[in-house]
Amino acid sequence: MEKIKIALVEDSKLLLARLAEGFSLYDSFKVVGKYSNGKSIINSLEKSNHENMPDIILMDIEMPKKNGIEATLEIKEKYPDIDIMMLTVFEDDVKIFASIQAGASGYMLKDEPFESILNAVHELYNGGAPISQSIARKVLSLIKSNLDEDKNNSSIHPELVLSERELELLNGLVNGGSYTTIANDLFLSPHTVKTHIKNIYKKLHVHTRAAAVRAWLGKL
Amino acid sequence: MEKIKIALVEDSKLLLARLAEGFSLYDSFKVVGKYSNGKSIINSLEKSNHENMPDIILMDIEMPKKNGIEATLEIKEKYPDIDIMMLTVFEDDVKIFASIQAGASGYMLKDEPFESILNAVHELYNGGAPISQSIARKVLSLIKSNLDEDKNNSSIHPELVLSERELELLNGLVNGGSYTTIANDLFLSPHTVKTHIKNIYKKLHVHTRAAAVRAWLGKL
DNA sequence: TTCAAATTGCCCCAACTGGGGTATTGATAT
DNA sequence: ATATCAATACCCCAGTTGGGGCAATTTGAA
Repeated sequence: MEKIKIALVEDSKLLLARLAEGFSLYDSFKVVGKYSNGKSIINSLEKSNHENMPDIILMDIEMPKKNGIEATLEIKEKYPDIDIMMLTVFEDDVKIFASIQAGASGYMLKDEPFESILNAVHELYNGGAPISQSIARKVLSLIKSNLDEDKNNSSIHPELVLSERELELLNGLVNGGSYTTIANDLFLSPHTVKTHIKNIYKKLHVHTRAAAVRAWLGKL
Repeated sequence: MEKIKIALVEDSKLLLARLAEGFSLYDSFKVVGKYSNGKSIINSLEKSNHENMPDIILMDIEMPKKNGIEATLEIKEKYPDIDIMMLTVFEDDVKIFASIQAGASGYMLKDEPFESILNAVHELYNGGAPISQSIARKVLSLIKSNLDEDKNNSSIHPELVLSERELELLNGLVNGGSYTTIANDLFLSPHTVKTHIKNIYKKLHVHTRAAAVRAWLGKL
């Protein structure tokens, strides 16, 4: 029986090594490529022959050079037969939805046990669309609400849109400001700043400043 | 007497508006352009005639699309007569130095009073190289140490280079992890994680996770 | 005009963070 | 051999952050 050929795209060397190690323990898989960003796998695919062309790509969403969503878009356009499963640490509505639109077939959280990822890859290879249990509900409701109201413009769920004011606050966060400094910049009470930031966190589905900055700077 | 023509490049709408307003109060200045990222001013310059070609550009370092350092590099290559003054919230050695290398003539912190910025622009117009008082020392020592030891490779001060391990830790920060979660990921004690993060902060000259993420994701 | 959303502001409190130390180990270079 | 440095780990403590509420006011849309 043919081995399932896997390519890994993941900027964390640690996780990349762990995944490669994990798959190497199973006879049914063969890791045909390891990459740390979207650019490098795209370059590599262009030089690949049938022998080392992956069946399935495990793709990190957040990466330098070219992020997972951009890479997925490009790869699915040129190699529609490759199935792509996104790996992420975030349960970010926008990214989940963008990944699906970009052509990803699966969506797993990085902190799932390796066995779950393994199962997901099998499922994917057999035509399934594996999704981490914890985000399945979210995706369903996203798709549903997106079908329901096609009258809106941006294909992004309205609840996720940050208001103008919130963007200004977020900018303050990105600039590394504290409640107090942001408050001074915007002529607001620190309490207000805090309220806005709490709301931003809810919309971006993060719980810390660092994650908010990351979510924002790494956005589409 | 000819007015000094200013272009502003700044992604914060608030600050952009404030700067424009500030300069409009003075007869000796004329704001000939306002932009929110490096890409847009470069596009605009290509379409500019002598009339609306700026003498001086105030350029934010950290911006979407094309950051201030990249933009400065491009602009100085095509329009060497335009003087560029960087605006930033960070006293970041690497960026200060990169800005100078890219061709910036001045380097001011955003939280300087507007009068200081005004004076700096005048000074720049008269051939000076204005630098915020608070970072002057830093720049001097940087240039000095860089002239002293030209034997090193990267044109970046060695003290600023993060070790491999520190990069892994930084990755944890960028992923929004806490001391504990990063510690679990890397099989370390939370104490160790903290020590590493303290060292990273020193090297990057930041004091918070958000600023570290920003400094890293927004790096050259 | 009337209702919903956005913006502003405040309280409490547990938890986490950042800065200051110090110390041990192993590797590398002199 | 030995000095230096990276990596590991711990202590203390002030200050900040994040999450849970609640409520007044302004704005915009129906």
